[in-house]
Amino acid sequence: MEQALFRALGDPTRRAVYERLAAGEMNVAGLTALLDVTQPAVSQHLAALKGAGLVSERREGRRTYYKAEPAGLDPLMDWMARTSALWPERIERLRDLLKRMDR
Amino acid sequence: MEQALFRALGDPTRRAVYERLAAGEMNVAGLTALLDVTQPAVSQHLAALKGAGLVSERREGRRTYYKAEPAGLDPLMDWMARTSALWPERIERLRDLLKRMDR
DNA sequence: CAGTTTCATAAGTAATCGCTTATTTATAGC
DNA sequence: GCTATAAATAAGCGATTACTTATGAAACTG
Repeated sequence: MEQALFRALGDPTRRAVYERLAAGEMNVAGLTALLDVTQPAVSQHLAALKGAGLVSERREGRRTYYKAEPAGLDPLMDWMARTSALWPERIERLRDLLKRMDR
Repeated sequence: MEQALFRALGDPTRRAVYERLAAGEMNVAGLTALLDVTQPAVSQHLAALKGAGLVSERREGRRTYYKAEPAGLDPLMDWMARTSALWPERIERLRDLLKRMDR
């Protein structure tokens, strides 16, 4: 649930992986090249992100391409909306968020 | 920074504390009463939440009342806006959420 | 085929985490 | 003053975490 989500994004290296994948598909070697950790570490982070529903994979020959799964953030959006719904003044901020995304 | 934020919300007990405080101010004894952990544990969680900018405290005699700090979620909103702005279809989802909150 | 590349998995390890009990600090009431 | 209460801090402990090296399993390449 949102449990795994927060956990997955709590690690800086893992969040870096996710943010990179949000910009576009990439294989494990590519990610490893720009991340200052070993390949197994990257694979482990990818497994965690996948477990949280944040990424999906696509095999192509011996490479595995990963990409961010947009819907994976929905539980986080829901949680934020539910939580900040308790503060009327925060809703305006949510509206801001929408405006900023909308272009 | 958003690092501490994700970390703080990654623990279920700590998120429970925050969600409870989002509903209204409460002192440490009150939180301890409904949380199935000891008072020091609660104090430690509160310290972490405070470090993440999610809660603030108010001393009153020998009690300390904590409350959720709505603006503490702003970095999370910003991060979401930055990240999911890459996917147009996510915007519609947020629009829906707002509409449902709007009553 | 043997050799290489790509990735996942296994095993081990140091550091961190969330919790506990024990203690300390501060305030209140007698 | 003495005792009780509220909360923070200290110290210690088992579990988890993020990493490493080593190995395994597939898929391409000559």
